Amino acid sequence: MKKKGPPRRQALSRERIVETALALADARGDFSMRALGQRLRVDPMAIYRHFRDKEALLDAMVDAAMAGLKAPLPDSGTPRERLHRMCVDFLACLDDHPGVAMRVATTRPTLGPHTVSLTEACLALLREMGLDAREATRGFMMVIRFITGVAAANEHVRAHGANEAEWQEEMRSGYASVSPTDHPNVAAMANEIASLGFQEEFEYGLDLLLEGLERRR
Amino acid sequence: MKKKGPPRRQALSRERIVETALALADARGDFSMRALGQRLRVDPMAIYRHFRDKEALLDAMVDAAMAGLKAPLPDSGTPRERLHRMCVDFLACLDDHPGVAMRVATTRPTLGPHTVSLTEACLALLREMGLDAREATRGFMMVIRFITGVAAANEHVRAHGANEAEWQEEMRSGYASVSPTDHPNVAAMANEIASLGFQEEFEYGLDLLLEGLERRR
DNA sequence: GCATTGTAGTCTACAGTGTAGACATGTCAA
DNA sequence: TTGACATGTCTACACTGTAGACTACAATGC
Repeated sequence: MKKKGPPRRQALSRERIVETALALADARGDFSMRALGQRLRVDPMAIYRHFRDKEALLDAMVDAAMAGLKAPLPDSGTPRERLHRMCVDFLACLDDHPGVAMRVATTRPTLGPHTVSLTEACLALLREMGLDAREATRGFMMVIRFITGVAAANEHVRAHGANEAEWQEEMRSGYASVSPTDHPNVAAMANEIASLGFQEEFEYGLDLLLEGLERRR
Repeated sequence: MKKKGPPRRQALSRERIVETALALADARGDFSMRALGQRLRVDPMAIYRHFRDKEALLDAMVDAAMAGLKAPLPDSGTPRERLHRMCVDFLACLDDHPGVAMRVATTRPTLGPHTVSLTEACLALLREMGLDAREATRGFMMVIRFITGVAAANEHVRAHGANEAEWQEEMRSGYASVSPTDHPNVAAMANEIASLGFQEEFEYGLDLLLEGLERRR
């Protein structure tokens, strides 16, 4: 391979690997080291010179995905409104990068600089809402868990190649098929579920959470 | 049917497969069709006579895992208290069966009879709390997302072979290592996080949710 | 200059995955 | 008895992550 005397083809680097891996994972919902190697025009094993294993690469991808997120400006509303917007952006970011959501679920602190910055911003807003350090910690965890749960569900829908409308219809018809005498409330849910948008549902829950946190301060 | 003694060893059946698969998945965090076949003393491919694919088997496992759960008795407290207890039991059940949590995340209606029964019970309690059909649907989804998020996090901890104390320490030291001037709130979180038990954290969030739902009725 | 050392990419190979498709065997209905 | 069907087996394929040995090249020490 690689015959030309002068330059090596574009050199590999952590950044280029992460960038390409993210693009690949975004295109398909999944990615393999082999597929990544192919895309990079490099032997898959070359990647292991830059990352201990796939896990380490995934961690780096998570942080890179977070790079696109910015904390909302201080002058753009009440703390709660800003936090709300930040959460919405965060979910959108997770939705944009399938496979990332599950990793964030762990909230483990070794994640990169972008993740830490966002954590700081989120905590700061909670403090601005009047919570003390302990309550803010709890609130942060709660919000993360909730958003992660929503993102995981969204991801699952996507992984099955369905869009929102198709999924809603599948759920509606599923719930509608149960016996209304045995399970009246499930049957009733069938009527509601089709008209509940994913985003609306999410923001409803988010508001409930933030409202509750604000009241407990 | 078959009744003869020796010639055939214990016959395969959906139930026996699911039961064994669940036991296997509980023991290790993961399981493969090959390992399952070995445990059943049967060629892995035999399983495919009873389940279309691994996905179908996993679905059946989820429902089987739910079989251990019962809706709380009507006379054991207020609707909210009963729902709270039910959610706690639900999480415990997910924690008992690693790998199951992610599947529940989808809340797709094709899941089995036990799942539908639990859904009905949960919705009924929400209605008893005074919510209408639409609010109950939203509330149900929210609670599922939240519990799923928590379960996913717990599962991740387990998958890394850590117990709660070890994980807390890892998080504490991680957050404690960030610059307190750049990220004061993250640094402050380090002090709090070690003393927040998983269960306490979960129930705190759950209460927040249920309280919010009750207030919106 | 030359030799040495380190580094980045390659190649091969291994142990594992889910599962399609052909085959064998044992049970039941006609 | 004969054919059909259900069930378990076997082989094989296309994947996966990655360990370990090998190779090409750049930088460094003498």
